[in-house]
Amino acid sequence: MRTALGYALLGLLARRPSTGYDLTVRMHRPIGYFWTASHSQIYPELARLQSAGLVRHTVVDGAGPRPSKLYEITAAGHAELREWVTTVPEPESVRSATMVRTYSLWLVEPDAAVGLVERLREQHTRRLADYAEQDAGFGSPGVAGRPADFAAYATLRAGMRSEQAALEWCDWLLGELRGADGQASKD
Amino acid sequence: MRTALGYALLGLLARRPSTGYDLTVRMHRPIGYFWTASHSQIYPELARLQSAGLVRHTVVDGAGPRPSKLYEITAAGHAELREWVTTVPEPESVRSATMVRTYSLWLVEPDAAVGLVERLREQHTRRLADYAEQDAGFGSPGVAGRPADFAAYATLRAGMRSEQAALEWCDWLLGELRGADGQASKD
DNA sequence: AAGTCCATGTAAACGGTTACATGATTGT
DNA sequence: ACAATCATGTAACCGTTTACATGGACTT
Repeated sequence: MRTALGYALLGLLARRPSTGYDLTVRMHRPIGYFWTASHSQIYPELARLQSAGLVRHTVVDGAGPRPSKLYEITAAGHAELREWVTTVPEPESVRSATMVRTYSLWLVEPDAAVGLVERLREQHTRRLADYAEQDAGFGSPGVAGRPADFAAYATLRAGMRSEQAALEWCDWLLGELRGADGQASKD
Repeated sequence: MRTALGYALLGLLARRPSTGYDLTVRMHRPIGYFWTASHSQIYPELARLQSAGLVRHTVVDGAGPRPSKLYEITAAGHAELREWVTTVPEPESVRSATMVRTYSLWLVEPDAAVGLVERLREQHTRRLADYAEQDAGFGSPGVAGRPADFAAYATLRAGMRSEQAALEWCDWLLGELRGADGQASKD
């Protein structure tokens, strides 16, 4: 078993062959909206995948100055990716600095707390709008559509659900805080 | 500005003084359900916080063999924590290996995909039940209750919302996959 | 006798981010 | 001239995880 990054790259290459640069572009916007990586991580990982026989490359004369390497997934790569995909993962530990903030939110004035949550709400609204836009572009492919498209769509759905949940939480918390604020200013 | 771990520790010490060991226990179950750390990270961080004047310790004769250090937050620590809490954070980048899996889910048979999502669903159900139990123990303190309790309760609410969202997503995906499975087996 | 709890630390390895390094082509 | 795009790599740093290290008191 290797790292999530390795499987993310295999997942991209399973859709179509790419250069390291192309993979960098594709992974800068999160793959499936839930993983990012930059080129300094991608190039060494491609080398590792290759020495494990999961990808291979052919040198092509691209638009760049140096010859570029077009990577494609091998049969072994396909097999290992397929196997990993259905192994049941350990429950993921969620990390959120925002929740660390929330845990200490009682230390500040309700007004300041409201200000913070309002801005968090804006962030989630913006991201949800961004997702909704891509959703519209997708045209909601059912499982009937191209399988790879449906899989990407499923991750988009997950992103939208989680942003909606975050928005609902912001609204709930704002209601609680504003109630307290109102009471406090009447005291 | 320091790391989230530093603020997490300050957030715990703002509630009550603790030894490093006690903080390790408190942070093994995630603080606010959204951050964990182990002792090997906590002891050095406490030393760093102390050299920055944000915490101080008194040596006490505890139950252990070696003298233990009881840490408490300083006025400066309180001030820095309060300031950090309301600084608006950069939008957090979400990382989820499960979504990397989902992105490549089209490579496996619908049956295998269903099996995976069913087990994911179980994990989320279990975690939600765990949260619900703690929710019952909390007795849902409004903002009227003790402020520190309300803040912890707010993070619990966020955890419950996000688990509910994950469950809904699992159910949606199972519906889609089972529909396709049924079609496929009729082909 | 063995295991758990209290209690504190260090060291090695690993993954991710940021910065350093190079350079040709195309468009403003 | 200047910036952006294509194109590949290395190095330094930082946070997290896992393992190493020690050892007294109490319970089974």
